[in-house]
Amino acid sequence: MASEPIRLSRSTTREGREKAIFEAARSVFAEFGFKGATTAEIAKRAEIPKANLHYYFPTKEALYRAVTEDVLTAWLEAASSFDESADPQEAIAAYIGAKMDMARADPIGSRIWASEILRGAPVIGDFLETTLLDWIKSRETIIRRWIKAGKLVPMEPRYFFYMIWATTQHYADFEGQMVALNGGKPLSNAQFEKAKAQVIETLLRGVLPAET
Amino acid sequence: MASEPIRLSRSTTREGREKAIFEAARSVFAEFGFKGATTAEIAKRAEIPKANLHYYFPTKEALYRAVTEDVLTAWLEAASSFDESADPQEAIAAYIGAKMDMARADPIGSRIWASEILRGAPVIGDFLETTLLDWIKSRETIIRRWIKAGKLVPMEPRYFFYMIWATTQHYADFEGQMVALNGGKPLSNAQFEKAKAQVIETLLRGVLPAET
DNA sequence: GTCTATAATCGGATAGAC
DNA sequence: GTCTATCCGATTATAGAC
Repeated sequence: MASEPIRLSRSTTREGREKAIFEAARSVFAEFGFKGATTAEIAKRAEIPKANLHYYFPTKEALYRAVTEDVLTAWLEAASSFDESADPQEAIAAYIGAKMDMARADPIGSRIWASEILRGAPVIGDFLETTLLDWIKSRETIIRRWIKAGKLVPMEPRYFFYMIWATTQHYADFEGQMVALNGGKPLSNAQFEKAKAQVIETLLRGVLPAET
Repeated sequence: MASEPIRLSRSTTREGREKAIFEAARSVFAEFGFKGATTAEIAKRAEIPKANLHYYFPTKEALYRAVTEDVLTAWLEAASSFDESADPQEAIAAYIGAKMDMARADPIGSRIWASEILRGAPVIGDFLETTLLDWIKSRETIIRRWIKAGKLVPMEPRYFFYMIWATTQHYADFEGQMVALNGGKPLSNAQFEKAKAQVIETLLRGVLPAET
C-alpha cells in the first residue's frame, strides 16, 4: 500500500486480452457447459465488448476447442506421473497425488472435462478413443504384471483407474457440494492435504496384499 | 411380431404426456444442464408441440425444479440403505452396492445432480446444507464409533463418503468416457457386476483393519 | 487494430383459435 | 383441453465506422 502503481485488471496488450478471454471462457464453459455458455458472459468476465470477442476467436466453438485442447494437455502431463519403473506403491501414490494436486490447482479444467463427458464428448471423443485408450491399455499391462508378481491383489486394472479418476476429480467437480457441507467455506489447504493423504492410503490399502 | 397391437409411442392421456415431458426434460437437462437445455428440444423428445409444453409446466424453471425434486427423493432412498445397526463391513457394502445400482438404474438422475453442482447448486443448495449435511453428520458419528471400537482404521469419515459418492456416481456421470474406452459399447451387466464387486472390495480393504 | 451498430436467428413464453 | 401463430428478448455473428 505504498508506492505500488495501480495496475488495471483489464489487459491492454493483444496477448493479455486473448489470455483474459481464454480464462473467462474456461470459467463460463466449466459452469454452464458448451451450450449454456454465452459469448456475452465470457466477454463480460474478460472485460471486453461482447462483439470484440469474435475478433480474437472467430466462433464460440473455436474458443471452446482452444479451451478443450488445453485441458487435454494438462491431463497428459498428470498422466505421465505414473512411473512404471517404480514399485507399485510408489507409482500409484505418485499418480493419485498428481491427480489430486491437479484437481486442486485447476478445478475449472476438470469441470470442463466433466461437462464435455456429460454431453457425450462430441469434441474430445477422438482423444478418448485413441490417446486415452492407449494410455490405459499400457498401464493395465503394468498393473497386471504387478498382480502376477504378487505385488497387488488380483483385480481388473481398469476399474481401479476409474476409482482413481473418480475420486480425485470429485475434489474439483463437486467442490460446490463440499463447500456446502463444509459450512460454506472451501476446503483449507490443511483439509485438502489430509484428504489427499487419506485417498492415497485407502486406495493403496485396497489393492496392496495384506502382508507387506 | 404376431397379433400385438401397435402401440403409439406418443402418449394420449394427460398423465402420459406429463410423464413424457418429464422424462424428456430429465434427459435434456442431464445432457446440457439447466442453461443449455431448450424447451424446444424437450418438446421434441416428448413428441409434443413446443408451445404446448408450457401448458403442462408453466416455465422451464418449474419443470427443472420438478425434475430436481425427483432426483433428491431417489437420493434419499439410496441413503437409507446405510444401516447403522449392522456391522461396518455389511453396512458399507450394502450402501456402496445401493449407490452403484442407483448409478446403473438411473444414470440420468445422477447426471442432473452433477450438472447442478457444476453450476454452483443454485436449486439444491438448500438440500445440501440441511438434509445432506444432517445425513453425513449422523453417519460420521457411526463411523467414528466403529473406528473407536477398532472395527475400522483411523480416518476422516467424511473423505471416505466422498470416495464412495465419487466412485459410484462416476459410473453414471462418466458413462460416456467408459463407453469410449470399452470399444463403443456400454458396460455389459457382467462387466458392471464385476466393477461393483471390485469397488466394494477395494473400499472395504481400504478401511477394514488388516487382521479380521 | 479495435469497437459500435446491427443483422439474423434462437429461445421462452403467451394470446387466442379450434 | 389442446394446438397454431406469434411476440419479444437474448444470442451469435458480421459489416463497417473510427
